[in-house]
Amino acid sequence: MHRPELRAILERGDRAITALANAEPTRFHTRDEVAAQGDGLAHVYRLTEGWCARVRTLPDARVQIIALYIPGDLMALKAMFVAEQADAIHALSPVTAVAIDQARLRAAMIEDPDIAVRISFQLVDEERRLHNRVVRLGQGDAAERVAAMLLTVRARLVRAGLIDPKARHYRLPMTQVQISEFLGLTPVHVNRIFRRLREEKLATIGSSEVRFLDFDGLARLAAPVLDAFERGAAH
Amino acid sequence: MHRPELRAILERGDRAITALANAEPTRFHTRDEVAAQGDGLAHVYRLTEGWCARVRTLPDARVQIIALYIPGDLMALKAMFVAEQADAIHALSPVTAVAIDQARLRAAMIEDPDIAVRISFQLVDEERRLHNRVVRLGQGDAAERVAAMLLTVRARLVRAGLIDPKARHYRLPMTQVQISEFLGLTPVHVNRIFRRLREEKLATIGSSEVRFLDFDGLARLAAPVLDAFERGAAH
DNA sequence: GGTCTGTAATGATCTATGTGATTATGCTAT
DNA sequence: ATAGCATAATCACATAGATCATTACAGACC
Repeated sequence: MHRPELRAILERGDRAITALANAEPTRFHTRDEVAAQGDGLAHVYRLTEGWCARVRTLPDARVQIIALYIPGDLMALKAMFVAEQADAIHALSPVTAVAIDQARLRAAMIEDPDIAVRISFQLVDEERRLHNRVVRLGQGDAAERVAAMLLTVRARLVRAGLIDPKARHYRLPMTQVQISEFLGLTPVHVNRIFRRLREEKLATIGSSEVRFLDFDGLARLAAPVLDAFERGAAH
Repeated sequence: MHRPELRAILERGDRAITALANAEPTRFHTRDEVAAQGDGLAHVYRLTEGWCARVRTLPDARVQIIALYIPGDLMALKAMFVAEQADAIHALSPVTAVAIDQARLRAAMIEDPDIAVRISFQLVDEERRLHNRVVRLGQGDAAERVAAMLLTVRARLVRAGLIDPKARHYRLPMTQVQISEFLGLTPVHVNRIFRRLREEKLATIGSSEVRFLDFDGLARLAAPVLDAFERGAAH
């Protein structure tokens, strides 16, 4: 799928970015705020361990989880161009991240093309995921949203080399409430879909563990809202 | 909102990118496909006149408009890193766009930091809009989605210098069906919300023309799903 | 001038998803 | 060991928005 000649550049870019970190990696506990909504963002982060979520809390307390971050991701790149942050970033699990000063990264990007490419790549990849997310929230019903989430999170972990492609299960450190905030559904309804997946022997979700019972069946359920790449890369 | 020292770089980047175009600008008619879903994308486009939409058609014929593009936007930047395209790009009105070879742009990005910054900026800006879109589709009700769309499209046109900030109206070249595809609603329901806006004397939408009657009232309706920047920049 | 075809307007139902409320099931802490 | 609290599982009921069907209108084309 990706233009192949890029891999080497991306790895160099990653190393160069990590080298810019001004201090030791920072650790966060589950539920900590890595960055707060409304903060003037001074830093970009490279997530090295654990999961984070970009969370928007509306004035009337509705909550939407906009995106998930897994190890290897650059977070809050917006800080390079935009002074103010509309969302918070929360740790979903114990997290380790390196902070990089936004101005320093921006300067480095101008001098080191590997960094510029690495950053653009991250942005393009996030954009692809957001496009899919818009499709799912705009057109997908509850079951499609849930199934697509379970599958694409897995695909992402596989691609990042964090889980074995053959494994039929993975750890998802989110409560049902958080999953419902991610999917734009109520926790009750997410629970109903989970029950249905269990009853139809497609997958089980419990104690932060997703387990696939009938991978193809689940993929069939999600198929309408998977993009061509995901449909292929599913197994 | 934006880190101020950027403006000059962005303008230089824009000029440098336009200079890379390998031919005369291409023209498209309303409803033409600038790029087809599933195409291997060879080009990035800079839109100079008219409106385009990024459109995803699902296998069962559901349709989601993922994003809108207005003059000045770079379209299909994904082509630089990803060989295959999951969405089509349609002209919503007569369109003029310059095509830039993706490989050439990628090479130029590595040599000219202004181009790298311009591209990253476009990506970050699109990402911001997509984040808002996820919030609206995930949490906003029909009226909030409609009102937020009317306001943010206007804000975007103002920022691009395409309409007068004081004007109480603008041209929106979309049918109610297309608007419903953008908002993840049915055309019937969009029509109902339009009627409500008319009855409550907030705005009128007809013959491709959006007209604000009570700007603050509309902004109040949309407020929960506007980000801090948009809430401020509304007038 | 009339006939098509796309677009818009609106009413009458239906349904997927939300709301509210209750009970069960763990952890964590004392 | 027990109290307390977050999470999860379900039920009964409410509703926003979808679906189906009809009518009206406007521009394009003959």
